Amino acid sequence: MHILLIEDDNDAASYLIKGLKESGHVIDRVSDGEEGLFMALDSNFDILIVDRMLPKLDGLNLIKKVREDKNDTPIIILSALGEVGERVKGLKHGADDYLAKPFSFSELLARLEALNRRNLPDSSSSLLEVGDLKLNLLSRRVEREGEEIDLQPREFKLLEFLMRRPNQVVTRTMLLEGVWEYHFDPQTNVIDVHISRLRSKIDKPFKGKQMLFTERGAGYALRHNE
Amino acid sequence: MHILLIEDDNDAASYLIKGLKESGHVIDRVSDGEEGLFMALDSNFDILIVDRMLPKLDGLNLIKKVREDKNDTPIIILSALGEVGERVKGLKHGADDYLAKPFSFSELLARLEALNRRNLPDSSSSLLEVGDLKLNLLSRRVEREGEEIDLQPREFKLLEFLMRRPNQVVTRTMLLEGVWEYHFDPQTNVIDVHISRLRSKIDKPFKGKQMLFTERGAGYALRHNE
DNA sequence: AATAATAATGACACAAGCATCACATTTGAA
DNA sequence: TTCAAATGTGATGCTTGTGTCATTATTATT
Repeated sequence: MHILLIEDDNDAASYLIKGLKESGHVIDRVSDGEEGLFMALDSNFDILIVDRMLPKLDGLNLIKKVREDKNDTPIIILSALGEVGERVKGLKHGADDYLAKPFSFSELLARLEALNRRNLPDSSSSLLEVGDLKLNLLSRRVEREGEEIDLQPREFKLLEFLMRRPNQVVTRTMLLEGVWEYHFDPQTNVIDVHISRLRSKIDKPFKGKQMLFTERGAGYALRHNE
Repeated sequence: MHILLIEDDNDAASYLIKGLKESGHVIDRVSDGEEGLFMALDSNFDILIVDRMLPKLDGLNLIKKVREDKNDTPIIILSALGEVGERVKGLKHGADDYLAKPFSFSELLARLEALNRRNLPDSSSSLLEVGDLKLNLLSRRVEREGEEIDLQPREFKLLEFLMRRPNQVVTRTMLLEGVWEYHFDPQTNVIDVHISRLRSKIDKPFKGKQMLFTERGAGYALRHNE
């Protein structure tokens, strides 16, 4: 998932970023409300995590403004204030969930998943399926035709990215950003190499039905036609 | 944990019961509101899971009545109605959390844990089993293949944490929070060291079937597949 | 068919990530 | 206070994942 974290406290932010990255997400972080609003409206995030108290533009008002434009992006508020009144206020301003600090990481993750599942009806989120390929995000395991497949972390991320976009052509630039978090061209063939490795694991041993296709000049695509 | 489930739909109920039991909880279930109210007031449960729509006595009113007597027992409402208005209503009636169907199991578990942590810092079911590993929370004993294993307190906590999430990859951040109660990054290798020690006790002496796996770049996982 | 462009693959090296050891520090009981 | 047990720290060496590059294969264009 591509997450925007709007949090002014550096310690809290770096802690969250570390944990979210471990869980395989891509995070952008800004530290005040105005910048947050700008980013939220400018780019397309899967989810926003917003601190209640922020410099320049308060969390609740930020949400209200974001909602004028984007009604679909899930928003989670973080706050030290945990009382019912506060929670209700948050929800009324357009947040989708409210998390009182301190919270546990697995709690945050679960809510992220839940919210994301609601928006993208195609994925049950912790389990991705494309054709006879299955990828479980919780156990980090992949199988095809019931047989388990061992993937390296990067290969796993790559496959996850592709499986979230079945039958779509995914460009190299998209892969670099979404899988490698590079925002520039590394001028090497990293992608090609990893596609090759992935293919040797998910396609080669299962001859008869190729899934990972090359779109010459464009990128790659994971297909599963009937 | 000792949980009271008030849910009229048999399929949903048995699904929940199965999952909760696997996670080491003790469940009682009733299928209408009146019976639920009676049970809730009569016995001492750690938590109530209440369906929104119930025969005889509606979920919201049940909660209100329970709250007249028991202000401390955490309550989670389950409902097919996920809109903000509904959620607000639920919270206002005295629920502690609101979970819209469909939800993921890990989500429910995370919220149970979160709520329970808030109220009763340490009460839980008494026997966890994963594969041939058994961990008894009351006697604080651990055994594998019938052989008893001596663990230090921290190792015990660590193993408990892992056993509550079998086959899931548990990140370092989750471990720091759940086992050490650190909400920051200690910048040391505490976790690695303790995993190493734990492994030397629960895995090394039982060669042939490793259970505690390293997920490079992600964390660790306790597995017991065939 | 020839050639240029693009992609696939294999081998390797390096750094990141991890396991483990020995020691330091803390804790708690006597 | 003293001492032993438990936990945390930092140093070290090992493992393995990943990116690079060189080479080979494939495809498109003329």
